[in-house]
Amino acid sequence: MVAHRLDEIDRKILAELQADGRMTNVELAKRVGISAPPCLRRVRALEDAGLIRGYHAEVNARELGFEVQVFAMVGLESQAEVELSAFEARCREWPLVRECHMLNGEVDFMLKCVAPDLSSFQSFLTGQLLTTPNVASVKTSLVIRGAKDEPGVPFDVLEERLSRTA
Amino acid sequence: MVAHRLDEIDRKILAELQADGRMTNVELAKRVGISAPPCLRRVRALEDAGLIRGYHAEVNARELGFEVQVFAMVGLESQAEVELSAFEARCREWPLVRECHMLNGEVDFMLKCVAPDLSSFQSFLTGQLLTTPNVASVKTSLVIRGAKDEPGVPFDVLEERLSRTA
DNA sequence: GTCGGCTGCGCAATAATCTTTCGTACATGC
DNA sequence: GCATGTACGAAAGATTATTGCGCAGCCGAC
Repeated sequence: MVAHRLDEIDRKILAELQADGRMTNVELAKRVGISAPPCLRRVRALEDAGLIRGYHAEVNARELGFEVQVFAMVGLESQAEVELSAFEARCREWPLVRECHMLNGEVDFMLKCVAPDLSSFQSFLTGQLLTTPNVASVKTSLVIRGAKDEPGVPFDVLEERLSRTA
Repeated sequence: MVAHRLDEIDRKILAELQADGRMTNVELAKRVGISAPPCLRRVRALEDAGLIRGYHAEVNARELGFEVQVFAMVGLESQAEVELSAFEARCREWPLVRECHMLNGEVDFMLKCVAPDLSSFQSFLTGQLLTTPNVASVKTSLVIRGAKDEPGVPFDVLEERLSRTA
């Protein structure tokens, strides 16, 4: 990890932009305690270094008509690398699958899916996921309600960790 | 859902801002085919309506020193509402827990966690999660690699769906 | 029909921000 | 001591955000 090459200002920038990605550069500069030009240079550098992958609006899926969220745990027949990659490629094609993570343990993949309603998801499940070659088992769990949803990184933990190292 | 009250321009705006949350308003206006002022008014309206919840920079967790990502499936002793809320509140306190979803089925909660390394996660697991009152069982799965990670909503599905309804 | 009233667009102007340029300060190494 | 590299901050011009205003289209009411 390259976190050591970042000073406190860089980490503050990342934390602020993670919390509010549309913050103006002048506001950001004010918050991290430097003037606008070097602040913008740092942001560009963080983007170029790949530490900032992009910026996204967080939309209200439920209000937009995606009322169903499902975790699907998928087991494959063969775990050969070719098969794993093939399944991942499929997941990237399916719009209802928003996340696909390869896991250790008995389950091979964890999928997070969204759908307009249960029947839409069912038809995806039976018509697409379950009919995919090499898929051995799928266990699904409906999300009843969400209690916390903050993708990203806890910068306070990072700060604490670095201060201990230093 | 209020998606019906949105016209095609609004949905395009949402799709564009989900893909690039820092797009300038003039660029956004150009892409959706209207001039800047009404475009900005629409964005503000979408924000006020809660359809846009916020904007966030997507950071590279691994490069920042969070090399471990874990799904934890938690079962509780009691599923009384008080207990469920209490557990959710705990999850909101724990910085390593980034997501907490209540599920149907045998598992009560699905947690997505990050940690700097395995031992950090282990100490969280044994020192915090497993010692929490009312926690009956925790099954964890390490993320080996990520194949897709696009939180949000597939707007192409939404469009298709609305065109069928209309 | 046509007369308000409503909604939403676009133009124009101003305010704010972004972005580049340039000069300076500080630390490092020779 | 002095060159060198790095990063800051002030200033200025370009771009963008934001507001105010006039206009067109689209209903209901009469």
